[in-house]
Amino acid sequence: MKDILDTPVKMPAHETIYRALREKILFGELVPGQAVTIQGLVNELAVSMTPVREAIRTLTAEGALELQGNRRVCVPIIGERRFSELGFARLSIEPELAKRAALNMTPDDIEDLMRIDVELNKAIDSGDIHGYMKQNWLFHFTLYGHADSKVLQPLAESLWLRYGPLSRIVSGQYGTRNLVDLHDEALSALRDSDNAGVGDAIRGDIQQGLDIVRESQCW
Amino acid sequence: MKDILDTPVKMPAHETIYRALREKILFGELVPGQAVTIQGLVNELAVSMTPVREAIRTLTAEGALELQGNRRVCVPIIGERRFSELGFARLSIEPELAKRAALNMTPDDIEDLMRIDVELNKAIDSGDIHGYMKQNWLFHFTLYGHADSKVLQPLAESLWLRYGPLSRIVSGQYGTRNLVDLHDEALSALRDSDNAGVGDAIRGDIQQGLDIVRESQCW
DNA sequence: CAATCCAATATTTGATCAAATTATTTTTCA
DNA sequence: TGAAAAATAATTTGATCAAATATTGGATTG
Repeated sequence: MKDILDTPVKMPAHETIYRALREKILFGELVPGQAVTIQGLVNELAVSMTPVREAIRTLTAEGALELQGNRRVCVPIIGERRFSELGFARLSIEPELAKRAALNMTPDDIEDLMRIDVELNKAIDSGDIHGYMKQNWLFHFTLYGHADSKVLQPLAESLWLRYGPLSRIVSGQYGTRNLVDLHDEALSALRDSDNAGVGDAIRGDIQQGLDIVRESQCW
Repeated sequence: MKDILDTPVKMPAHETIYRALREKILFGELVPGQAVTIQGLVNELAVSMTPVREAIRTLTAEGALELQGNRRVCVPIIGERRFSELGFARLSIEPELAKRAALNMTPDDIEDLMRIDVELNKAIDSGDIHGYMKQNWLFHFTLYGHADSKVLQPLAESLWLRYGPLSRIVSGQYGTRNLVDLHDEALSALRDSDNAGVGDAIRGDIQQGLDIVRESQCW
C-alpha cells in the first residue's frame, strides 16, 4: 500500500536539469537567439549527457527551445508573425483556464492569490524585474492550477515559455515603473464568485501585456 | 559553402523512433492505457537506449504519452473531463489555423487537398479504418501546413496526438460506414476564396467528430 | 500479513564515433 | 606582391552505444 506522504524525495537528474533550464528561459535569464549546448550544460552542471539531452528534448517539444537546422538548439527568436500566433493562442486558452479555475476556488485559495499579488506589487515598486516576472507567473499559474486541467494548463505553460523571453526584454527596456495589470479585477471577480468575470479580467490582463510588447517593437 | 541541395539524407535515430511511435499513436495502433517501455523499444527496433529515451521524452512533452508516477509511460486514457478540454482547445485553434492557411493557398494546393479527400472517401467506402485515420489526418494537416504557423500548428498536432487513439476506438466500434465530414464544404469555401468559410467548415467538421466520440461514451 | 529478496525496468555514466564549426594554411588571380 | 577565395586541419559539439547503478513491483517466506 502506498503511503499518504507520496513525496518523492529524490528527483531524476533530467528533471532537475529541465526545471533549472525552464526557469532560466521563463524568467528571461536566457535571451532569444542564445545558444544552448549539451556540452555546455554538461560542464556547467557536472552531469552526464543523456539527462541533459532529455531535458533539452522536452523543452524543445514545448517550444521553449528551437532546433536550428544544424542540430544545434537555441532560445527561439519571436518575430511579428509568431507573436501574433502566440497572442491568439494565449487569448484563446488562458481566459477559459481562469474561468474553470474560478469554479473550484475556496476563500483560502483566493487569499493565497492575494498574497502573491502583494509580492508582485512589491517587486514592481522596487524595480525588481526578475521578481516581477516570477510573481506574475506565479499569480497566473496558481490561479490556473485550480482548474485541475491536464490539457489546457500544459498548453498555457508552453505559451508562457515562449512569451517569457520577450516580456523580459520589454521589462528590461522600460523598467517596472509603468507596468500595470488587471489582477485586482480578477481577484474582485473571484471574491464575487463571478467566474466569467475572472476570465474577462485575465483576458484583459493578457491583452494589455500583448499591447505593451507589440508597441515596443522588439523585433 | 553550403550546396543548394540541402537534403539531409540521414535522419538521427531518435527522430526515426519518434516518427514511428508517433504514427502508431496517431492512427490508433497503440490503445489508451497501453504501456510503452524503453527496453521494449530497444529490443523491437534494435537501437540503443538514449535515442529511445529522447523519442519518449518528446512524445511525453507533446501529451502523446503520459508519465505514470512510477516512472513508467503509457498511452494516456482520456476521460470525460479531458475530452472536454481537448474539444475546447481543438475548436479554439484549428479553425483559426484553417482560416490562416486558406489565405495562402493556390489552386494547385486546393487540388492536392481534393486528391486527399478522394483517397479518404475510398478508405471510408472500403471500411479501411487505418486508411481513414491517415487520410483524415493528412487532409487537416496539409491544409494547416499552408498557414506556415510555428505556434498554432504544433499545438494542433499535440491535440491530435491525444485525440487519435480515442477516434480510433470509436471507428473500430462503429466502422467507417456512417462516417461523415464537412471536407466538401471546406473545399468549396477554398475555391471561393472564402477564408472565414473555410474556418467555419473546419469548425463544423471538428464539432461533428467530437459529437460522435461523446455519444459513443468510450470512457 | 509484513518484511525481505529477486527480477524487470529506469537512470546515469563514460567512451566512441560522426558531424559541424572555426582556425589555419594554401592557392589563385589581378 | 597582396588580397580574396579555396582547401585543409584542428577543435568543438552532437549522436549513439554498452556497461554500471538505482529504483520499482511482485514473489517468496517467515
